[in-house]
Amino acid sequence: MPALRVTPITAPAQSKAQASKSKPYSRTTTSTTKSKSKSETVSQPALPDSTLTFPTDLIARSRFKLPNGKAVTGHQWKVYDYILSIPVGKVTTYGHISTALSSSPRAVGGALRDNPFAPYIPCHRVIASSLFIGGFQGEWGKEDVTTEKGREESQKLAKKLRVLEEEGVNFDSKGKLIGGLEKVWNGE
DNA sequence: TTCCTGACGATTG
DNA sequence: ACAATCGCCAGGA
Repeated sequence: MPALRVTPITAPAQSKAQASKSKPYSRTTTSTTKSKSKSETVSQPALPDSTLTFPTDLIARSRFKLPNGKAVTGHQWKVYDYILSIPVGKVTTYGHISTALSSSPRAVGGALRDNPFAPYIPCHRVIASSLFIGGFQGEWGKEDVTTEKGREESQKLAKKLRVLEEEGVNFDSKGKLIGGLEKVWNGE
């Protein structure tokens, strides 16, 4: 089965300085058309994860079924593949992704909302084009997530903020990205 | 197939 | 700065 086993790894607390050189994450890909099966290394942060596998080739993907029995759509695979290349320590926006994939921001949001491979597929690195924190795990963050009360109401968003903080990406008291475009990855 | 709903974004008043 | 509106398009019922 040419798929990646996403093994649970304890997340090491990363500092801003370390963020850019996180431990390489290895995955193996098997080419069915060519007998050239080889493994490639992808730079990904070590994060705890579900035990779901992330298939990388068409055959495995066509066979893939979620625990609930449903399949992952072509559009979803495209979105997941794309955000997999967002560097640690950076974020990008729904708008950018939709432009890159000739989709729409709302469709991208939908794919991320249903992301079964989180956090291996780093949907937490996607924020709103206004540079506000955006959504996570099905909830849309109010742009005021940092008041004591706001945090309690949005545990999920707080988690997204925490994960990004570990990767060296911070937000101000109103939930807006600190550092502006310096922190935004645009496909290059 | 048609209709409706969204982790969005850009425009407008 | 903010809220209302509309365009977007992928999925699901």
